[in-house]
Amino acid sequence: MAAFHPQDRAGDRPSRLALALYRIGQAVQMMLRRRAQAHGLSAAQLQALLFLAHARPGVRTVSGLAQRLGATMATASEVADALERKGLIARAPWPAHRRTIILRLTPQGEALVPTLEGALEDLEGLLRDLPEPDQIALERILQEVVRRLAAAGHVAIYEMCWGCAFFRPHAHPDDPRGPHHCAFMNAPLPEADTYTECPDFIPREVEIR
Amino acid sequence: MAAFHPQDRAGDRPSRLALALYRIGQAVQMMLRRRAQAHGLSAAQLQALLFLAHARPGVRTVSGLAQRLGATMATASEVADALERKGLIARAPWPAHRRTIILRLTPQGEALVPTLEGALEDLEGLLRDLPEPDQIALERILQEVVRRLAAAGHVAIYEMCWGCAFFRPHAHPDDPRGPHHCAFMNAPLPEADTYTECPDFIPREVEIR
DNA sequence: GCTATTATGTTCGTAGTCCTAAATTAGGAA
DNA sequence: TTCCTAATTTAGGACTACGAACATAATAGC
Repeated sequence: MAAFHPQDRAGDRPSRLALALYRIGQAVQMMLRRRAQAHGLSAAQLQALLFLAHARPGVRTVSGLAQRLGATMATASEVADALERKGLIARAPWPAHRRTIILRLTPQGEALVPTLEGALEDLEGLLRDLPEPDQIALERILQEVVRRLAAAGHVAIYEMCWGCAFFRPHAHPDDPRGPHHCAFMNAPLPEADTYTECPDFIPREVEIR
Repeated sequence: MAAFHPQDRAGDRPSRLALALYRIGQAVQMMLRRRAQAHGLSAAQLQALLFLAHARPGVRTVSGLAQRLGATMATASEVADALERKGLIARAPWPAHRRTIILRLTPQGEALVPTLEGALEDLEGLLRDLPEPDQIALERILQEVVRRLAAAGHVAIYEMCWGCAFFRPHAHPDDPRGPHHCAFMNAPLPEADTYTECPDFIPREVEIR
């Protein structure tokens, strides 16, 4: 029962599903590479820029990037080198934790983000053409797959606060540090930060079906 | 409406679907890389070996490999170099078309295939745990997505004859060249070849729903 | 306060990926 | 023959990716 063995998968649905996901993943890779190439970047660099554009401030570090890319810190550091050489990001030590390095986009890097975000627009368009009930079913099932992959450590999820189990909206309406609250970090949250992606995101329980 | 923009996708299902597929693709990449690494290979080399193990004989060439990897022939040639250095494949000119190079697995390469085929077994296992109705729905929808990606040229599908619109089983029961027939190549097919994967595969129409 | 350990990052060497462009070679057509 | 095309290889450049060695900064134990 192996996805890559044609006779195995002929009689085994999970194998066929795995192979379909493999193929889609390959298509996604190619879309990323093409879009990146159009701007003189590699796929890894594209993903790094998107990470820095949207991740919660506290994780915009070399190790945060490594985790997001699914690579070692050595690799992440080298990707940061390449982007720094191109003037798209800048390194700065974090005042509180001086061994930690903060990566931030330069204005030139910032300017690239909107086009890079559209790298998967062909795939989105194709999904948009599916019948709506299929889209709804697909979302439910794929989210479950992603959840299980994340639980097994195969992928890191980054999401916004809204929808996170740790998020307490409007917990401190008058706190100058921010009106919301994160129960994971146990700290107030400014409004702007709630629109960034966080690796500590845990989906809030949703009604079944 | 871009999958990588957190606020965009909050209100747009196709964006969320694209992001979920991106994440699963990333997990697949990591599984391939890990399995490859365990045998001293790269992910590209692993995919090349599986390609040579299962592709229809006529496409086991450098350009066939390039198409399957979604890369240029230059890259495919280099991947073949690496595998040849390791003694896992061998090059030979094709007698009929001597400018074409046939790639074949050596016994050492052959020996690796069974473990490499299991690279996605974690993903398969996780899919196997989904409720069966969800698996069925997922298969139907994902096959549609793959079909549309293939039509747009984003991915190449390789499948066995059985299930292919061009396949005529038992068309020549007594022909020594093979009992079956391929209407695409307009040629008889030996039984063994029908269990290999072919890039000219077109799915036979299936009953709707 | 001092030491051992752990966390964060960088650098280096090696192998491999990936591209473009140029060269090579075989097959076919004029 | 000569020209054209297809299949492949080679060369050069940028990048990815890893482990190992290294440097520091924080933390834990005493």
